[in-house]
Amino acid sequence: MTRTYGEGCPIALSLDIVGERWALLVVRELRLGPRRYRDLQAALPGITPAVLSKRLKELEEYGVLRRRELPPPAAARVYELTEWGAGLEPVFQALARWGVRSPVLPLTGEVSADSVMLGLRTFFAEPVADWSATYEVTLGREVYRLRVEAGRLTELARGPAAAAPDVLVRATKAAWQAVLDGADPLDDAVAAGRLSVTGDVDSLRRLVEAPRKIRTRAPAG
Amino acid sequence: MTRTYGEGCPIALSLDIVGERWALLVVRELRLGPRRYRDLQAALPGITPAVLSKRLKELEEYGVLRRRELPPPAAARVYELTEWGAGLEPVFQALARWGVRSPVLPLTGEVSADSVMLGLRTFFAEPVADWSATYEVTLGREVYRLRVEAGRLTELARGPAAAAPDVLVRATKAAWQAVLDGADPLDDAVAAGRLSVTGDVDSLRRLVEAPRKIRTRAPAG
DNA sequence: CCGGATCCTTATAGATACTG
DNA sequence: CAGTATCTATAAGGATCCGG
Repeated sequence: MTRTYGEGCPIALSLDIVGERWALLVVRELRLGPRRYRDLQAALPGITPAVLSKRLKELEEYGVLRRRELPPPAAARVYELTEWGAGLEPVFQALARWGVRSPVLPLTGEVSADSVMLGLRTFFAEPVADWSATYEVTLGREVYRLRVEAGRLTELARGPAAAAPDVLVRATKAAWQAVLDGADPLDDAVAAGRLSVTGDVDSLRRLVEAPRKIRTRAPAG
Repeated sequence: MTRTYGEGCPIALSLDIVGERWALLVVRELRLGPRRYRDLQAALPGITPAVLSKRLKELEEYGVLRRRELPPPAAARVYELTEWGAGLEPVFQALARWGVRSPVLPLTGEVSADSVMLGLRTFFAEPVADWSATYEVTLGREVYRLRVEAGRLTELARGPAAAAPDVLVRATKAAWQAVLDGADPLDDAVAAGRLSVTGDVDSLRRLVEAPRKIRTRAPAG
């Protein structure tokens, strides 16, 4: 931390730690679990290896993430958030909820599969209706498992569901995103085969409609 | 926005807008109301005029703040948050609550009077005990008014209380901060004259003790 | 004075190539 | 695979100056 705000304000302190370019996006990529160097590079289009290395080193020093060597046969080096680093979750939620209401800038560009799924957690924070179900969502090669209990999202993780889920979805990332955004009605997407659904479609409907109400846009000015 | 992340993720979008150096601290200084260029410069030690001008221009373009000319006799140019810009409040709360738990970096340096008072709002978000009172706090030349209703902080603004408040406090910024941090017990500070209190000391005690419980530190690692 | 703009220097990020 | 090394482009830091 050569360039520092050096204030006694906790906000300035946070920005000294995660306020540098790319830092918060590196952390974002670790929200759903450990990642390898090249996964991070792939998920952060435009970051250069030198900057990624530097950020990983700094964030490790500050205690936001740690480096861990997986034992053989995996034998990979991964980065994962510390407990304190995982505490940035409310910051991500707040930033996402604010950014989505931007009156001037559009929301265009690529989104990682992780981010699409995390959008669900961000905009579906409060219980909406009382239902419970387990889900497994496959987007390309990425698989996620979800659990809703009493209308509350209690689990969102990478990897397949442990037991047979109530609903099994397979789609492209774009198709899934279109349904979540409300651009593509669920029934249309299923009928046209853009979403392949096995199990209880009503539970899926509840899931994709849950986050909808938050996503409104602020007036300009 | 020359350097942009250009992602479809709302977090990346937010960072394109307020992620540049100094941007969020400029916004922070406007949380309690309009400020002049000069005030911002004074509140942001280390910022250069060129950078401040650039940030103000960008933040105005994005719709985070607006420039306004006060009519005579004030005849000053001030910057104030738009409604959307004020929507960054949850981001500040999340950052402050996270930063204060930093396991490695200490919290040292100067803090503006605004920030000290806003810390009260950040760490006293939920009702703690059931009481109501009005306050007027004078720190050096800065005066603030506060209102607690049913154990909830419902008003925090610059300027004196409209009607006679239940409690009137006068202190230096440092002395007030020491009491809020718990480093200086309220009774000691009052007895020694570091805090000059007029009115109901018990209501003041409730106020300064309300935010205490949040401020714990996370374990390192 | 206030509200900046200008000029020069230094630090950080982007681009590309390369190595243990 | 997981980074370094090198070079260039940009942005921030520091000081000074200018117009209303």
